[in-house]
Amino acid sequence: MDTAVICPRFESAISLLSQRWTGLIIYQLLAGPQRFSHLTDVIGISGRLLSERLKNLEAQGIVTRTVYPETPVRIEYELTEKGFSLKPVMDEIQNWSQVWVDPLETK
Amino acid sequence: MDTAVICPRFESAISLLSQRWTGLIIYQLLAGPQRFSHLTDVIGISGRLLSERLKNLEAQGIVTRTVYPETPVRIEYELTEKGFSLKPVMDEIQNWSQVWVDPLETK
DNA sequence: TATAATTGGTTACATAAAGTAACTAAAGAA
DNA sequence: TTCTTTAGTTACTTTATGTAACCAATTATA
Repeated sequence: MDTAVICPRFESAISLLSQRWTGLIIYQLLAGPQRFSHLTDVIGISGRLLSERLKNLEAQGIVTRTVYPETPVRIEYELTEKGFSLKPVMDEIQNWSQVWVDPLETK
Repeated sequence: MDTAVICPRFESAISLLSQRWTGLIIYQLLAGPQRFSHLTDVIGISGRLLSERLKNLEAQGIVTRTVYPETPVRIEYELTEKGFSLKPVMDEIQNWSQVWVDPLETK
């Protein structure tokens, strides 16, 4: 009769980061607004999945999408305050990786 | 001709956390050594996946497995120093979740 | 007037990962 | 001998991801 459970908010947050690519997208957007094709190039994600992930992040209020009707069209993705406030999380992952990830094993 | 890339160590670290269940397992083990069946109960993961994840975490030096030949057998999983040093990451995820995750949407 | 070029996607299909539930090994207890 | 308990494994289904070709909008070019 053990009723111990994991905090639902924590679970929700970690399920966000547990989705493949999502962490990398947020990390990359910490550097500032970027367009779709730049994200595919830098992250190495396919258009199909990037599109899906960005829609998701937008729906969760983590990213905004802005259309600039130039030629050719320019669309920029940018973190919201909610998204940007994940920076401390990313910083700690960065710190840990510098100490514990063996660069020879990053294949 | 843009050679910008994401730090390979960061990428390696986030790919660890991007694997489903891995973050929750580490978070749960921060509370101390725990046995297999307790982890399945608390986390809500199947034996198949828990087994796979724990083998993986052991291979990466994040978790240790200790057999106590009692009756019935008791096997405990515990974080190594490398694993425990992910605590600041988990703490920041926790912080973020308290501020930004709407408890009504944690379904 | 076609034709091409560029961005930001979508579609269709193959492969890999995760979910589910039944099953097994070991070892002492009844 | 049969039962219980823990810690898994196996076989099978469903979901997620990878890959590559395709499309719409818009302006420049032949």
